[in-house]
Amino acid sequence: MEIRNDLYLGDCQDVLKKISENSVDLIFTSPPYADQRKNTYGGIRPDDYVDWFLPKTKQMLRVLKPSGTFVLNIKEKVVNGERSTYIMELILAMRKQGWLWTEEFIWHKKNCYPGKWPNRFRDSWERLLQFNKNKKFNMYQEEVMVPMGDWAKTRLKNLSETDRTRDESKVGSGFGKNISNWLTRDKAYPTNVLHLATECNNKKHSAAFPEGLPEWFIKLFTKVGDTVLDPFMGSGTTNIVANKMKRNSIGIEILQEYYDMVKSQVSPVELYLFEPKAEYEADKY
Amino acid sequence: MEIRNDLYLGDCQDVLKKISENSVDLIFTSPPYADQRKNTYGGIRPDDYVDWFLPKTKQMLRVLKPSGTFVLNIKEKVVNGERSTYIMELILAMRKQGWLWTEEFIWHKKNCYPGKWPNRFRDSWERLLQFNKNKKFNMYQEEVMVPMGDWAKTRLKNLSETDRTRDESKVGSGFGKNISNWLTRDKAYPTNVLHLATECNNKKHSAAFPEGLPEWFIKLFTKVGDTVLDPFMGSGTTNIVANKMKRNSIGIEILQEYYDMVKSQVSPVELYLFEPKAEYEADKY
DNA sequence: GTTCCGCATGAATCGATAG
DNA sequence: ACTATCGATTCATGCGGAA
Repeated sequence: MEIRNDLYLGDCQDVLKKISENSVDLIFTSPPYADQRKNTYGGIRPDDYVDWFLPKTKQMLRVLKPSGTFVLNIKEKVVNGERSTYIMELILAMRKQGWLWTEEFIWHKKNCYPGKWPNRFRDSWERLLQFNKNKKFNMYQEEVMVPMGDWAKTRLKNLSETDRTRDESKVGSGFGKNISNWLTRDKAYPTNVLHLATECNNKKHSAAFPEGLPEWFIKLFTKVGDTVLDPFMGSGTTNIVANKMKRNSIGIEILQEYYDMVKSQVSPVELYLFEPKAEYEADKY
Repeated sequence: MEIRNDLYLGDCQDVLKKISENSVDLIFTSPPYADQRKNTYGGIRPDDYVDWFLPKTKQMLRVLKPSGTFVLNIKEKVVNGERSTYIMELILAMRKQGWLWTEEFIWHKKNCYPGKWPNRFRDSWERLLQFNKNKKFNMYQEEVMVPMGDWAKTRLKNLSETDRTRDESKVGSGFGKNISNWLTRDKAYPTNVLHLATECNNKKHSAAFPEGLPEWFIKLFTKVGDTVLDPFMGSGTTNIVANKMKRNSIGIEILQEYYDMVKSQVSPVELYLFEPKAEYEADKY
């Protein structure tokens, strides 16, 4: 099996036009946030952000397969004591563009930036906005099942009685019956809250997000041999992880420095001898 | 000291007009979500939600003190495979109304029910939107400090055995003063992500949120003797908790059944003999 | 080879100071 | 008045060197 890593240097707004429509299974990216990364990316003003971003999402909509998913990692910062509203405006504008806003996952950053202010606590979460082209899309839920903790087992055992009566009295749907099914299982489906620490000790280069973040969504929304795109590649975390997981990857980066760095880490083409499914299941992903 | 619990039966849009302007320190509420609870509240359609809610927030803006805070617990539901956007539209509209959208806390519901859908995971978080009238508002951060992480534990290990026992016993005498530095260093300010389980131990009525939720925000944004308002009282969790914490409370409920139930649980006026500060510090809040 | 401890380092935010 | 820069504040994490 052949796995490709296509890296492009340039503005994704232009580069994306060269990519075939309906060819990408997952877009996972973390664009420069408004008023952030000024020294490297110039910093887009919150008021200008939607206009800056929409032409890019238009191209992403084009290259994404109908069964594909777009996951956008972003978080508004505080401006003048208030949270900016540009992300809400972006979601509303993207819906008009044709996107479906399917879900919002929460990335809970366990080790968020420290600090103390008189009117605010530390910001320890970011948004992971899920967009789709169609209501039907590929999702491989069983790939991201998590071991059911002991607390969950004991809780379900202890409270199944009260839960059952409460549920049936309240909703009357007989939902309590389903709880008994869970007692025998050792794995559970996850929720839409992800707990991951940021990786703050990268000596060479600091990534915007930990590898576990793209890994989780690549597992969930693609299978081996699919294609993953990151139009704001940065340090290439998404592409490197996709490559490790035997997905084709496309990366676009506007800064020469980042582009060169990722280029030196991934090969354009890699060959795998074994059957992808069997080999993949054997490793830790 | 006298603590009042004022309960009103009626639509908060009307009832709020009877309440003096700039008289409330904290509004904490969980309104009926769009298209939810059809059998009890009639169910507001997502498209109508903003228009339905705005006249009420206008009155809330009036009765809130300039130093006060409005915390809105809400979560958009899935309609036809998509997340509704009415909450984002509400935030944008409330800003035009004069509110500042100061912060968005995340309530992570640790024990949401198991369940499975083909294209969606369990929803285990809700929004806690913080609005204010002014950039300056009352916030008592030290009231909600939490135990520190691991590195603090290693520091505490360096203390002698006697120091540690004194530290843990928390008996405040002359000796405790030496340890007071360690006591404060033992705790950290929280973040904007709250981890609370949904309540299971309820009687006949299902509360919208666990007591810990209003408790946390009442601790954070009010002091003893202040006034807390819940314009969508429901089962009265906010009011009952506020009452336990020696805050005056105002509750408004449109349904007779809920109104009567809460009425039977709280007294209109309660007297406290001791100094509020001293007594409050002695208990667990 | 384990475990332990020191240390740098973050998509942060505010308020004051400077241009 | 309005924007840009800087110092102070603060804490979980993982690496590397030490015990």
